[in-house]
Amino acid sequence: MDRQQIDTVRRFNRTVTQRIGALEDGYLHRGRPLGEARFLFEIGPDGADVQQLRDRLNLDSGYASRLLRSLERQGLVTVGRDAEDGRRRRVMLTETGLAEFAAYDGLSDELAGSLLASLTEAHRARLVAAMADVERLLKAGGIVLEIEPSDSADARWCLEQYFSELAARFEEGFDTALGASPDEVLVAPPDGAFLVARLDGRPVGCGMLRRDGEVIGEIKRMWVSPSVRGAGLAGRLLARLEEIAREFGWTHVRLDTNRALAEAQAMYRKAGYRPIDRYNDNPYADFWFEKAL
Amino acid sequence: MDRQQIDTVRRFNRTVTQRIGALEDGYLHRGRPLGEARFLFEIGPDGADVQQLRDRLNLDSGYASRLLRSLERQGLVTVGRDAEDGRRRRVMLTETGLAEFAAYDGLSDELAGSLLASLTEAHRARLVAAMADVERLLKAGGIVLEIEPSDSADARWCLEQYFSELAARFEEGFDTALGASPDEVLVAPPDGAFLVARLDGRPVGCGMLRRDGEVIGEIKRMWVSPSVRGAGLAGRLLARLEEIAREFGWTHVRLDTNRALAEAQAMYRKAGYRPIDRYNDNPYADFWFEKAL
DNA sequence: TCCATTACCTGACTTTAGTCAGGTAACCTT
DNA sequence: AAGGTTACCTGACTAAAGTCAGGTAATGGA
Repeated sequence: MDRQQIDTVRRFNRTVTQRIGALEDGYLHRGRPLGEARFLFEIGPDGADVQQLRDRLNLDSGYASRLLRSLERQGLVTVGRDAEDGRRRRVMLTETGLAEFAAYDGLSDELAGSLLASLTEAHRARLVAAMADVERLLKAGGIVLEIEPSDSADARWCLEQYFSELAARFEEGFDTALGASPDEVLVAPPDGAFLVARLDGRPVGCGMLRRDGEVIGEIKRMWVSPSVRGAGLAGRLLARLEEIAREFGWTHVRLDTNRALAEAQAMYRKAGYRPIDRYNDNPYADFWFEKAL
Repeated sequence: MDRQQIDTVRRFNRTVTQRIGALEDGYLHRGRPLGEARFLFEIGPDGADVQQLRDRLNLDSGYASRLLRSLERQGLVTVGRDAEDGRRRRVMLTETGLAEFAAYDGLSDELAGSLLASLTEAHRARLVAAMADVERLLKAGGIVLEIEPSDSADARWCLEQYFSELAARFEEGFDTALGASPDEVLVAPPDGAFLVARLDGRPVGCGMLRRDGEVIGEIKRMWVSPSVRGAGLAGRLLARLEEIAREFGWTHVRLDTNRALAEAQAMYRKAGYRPIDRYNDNPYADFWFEKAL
């Protein structure tokens, strides 16, 4: 990897952790131990399960319990049984707890504001834009792609998101019965592959490759969660699916798309796909593309 | 301040501390307590004084001493008297210490690399550029401007940097005797002001305002350290000097500049300065500007 | 119905980080 | 040469963070 890029990243890490870290110290815990403050903040106005808190903050169960007792003693939270599962416990902020939360929220705003405070409006806008970019791309870098059965829980979840987005965006609506062909129920090597993209373990995108003739593959069900758009995930999914197709020994991949999905078309073209004639009877397809591998 | 900007900054803080923090944990200390690891890394291949280390890492003197003893016991450092001042102690890495340092250095590279690893070349370039921007502007936001006597240690240091830069950039060289007029020896309100810009206590820029007639001020000695250029510091200095002039009740400010300093001219024009006729006999001046306040 | 599992809890610990008071030797000023 | 200051040290302490073993009650499956 490029020496200069590495150096820039290291300088970035240094400056950012220094500047943000310095502000957070003794500022974001209001006289409370940092662990407690983070715990309280993580509970949030809507409450949370102890379990959620434990794995969001990566805490030992004993430690979490102790923090909870401490907050309870301070009158900041109440702990009750979960209605559905009596073992599980639900934490809610009390009146006072909510006030504390609001105070932390305000401090976070202040902290963020203080990073911008002494800049001119133009530079401030530039900083915020750069931060948004860094955030988006850093997130993107943490996304991992995995092949898995197309009927796994996460795969199903992604498909649900995908279909409901199609229903919202297609002028003609979307009916799963017409658009989702039955033979795709389970896609697996060597006749295809279903790819799930995950960020910190949570699915944020998917894509599917399926055999369509001896040496041709069809790409379908490409979906990227709105929370990570604009960071090239679609391109990565596409590239990975093509790679898989190549490994299967296929020579071409093709796909169809609807006129409502303009950004998808643009991406396919940029990735080297060329328009071809209709090759299927998908009622929702308006354009057909192909690429030689 | 803009709600949307604040939210972007908060999202940025969250994502960055999560992603970088997660990687640093248990990665950047090689089984050693974090404090020790940072101390070792800070010593560096060239060694350092205990004092330097103490205030770079903000450590209590007792604590620093203890860390030092621990590293010594592990055979990673040697501590010797300073040649010039017997009280002061100089820390050097041993052979093993150097190897450890190199390991940390490598890990930092790896960490940086891992943030870029799964991105495409184009997105990687975009991320690095955005990081550079964030770093530059975040630094800029930490810079504070202060009025102080033009003969303070930091003011003198800035002027030295300024003059040596002029000497390097002017085609005709620069001779302090000709360019620095004697009556500016000490500039102070209400006849002018010397501004020093500091980042984390270290001077990174300066600018001076001096009475030139009843209601006119002259701006001189504008200098910005190369380490913080491109983040609008010159503009901030200029704006602040104008503000001061306005407070003095002056109606105009003017200044001169050399043909070699093209970026300065551009900045003055953008800030509303208009070319005027020669108003002084500065042998190094090629252009003269004025602005009504 | 029994038994393994799960979610959470308590008590007893350790490590890390950091503070504070008081000391010694080197240095600096007068 | 005396007295204050500085740089570093040691010992005694504390708080925070985190780990581990063993427990209890609710749940789920055979």
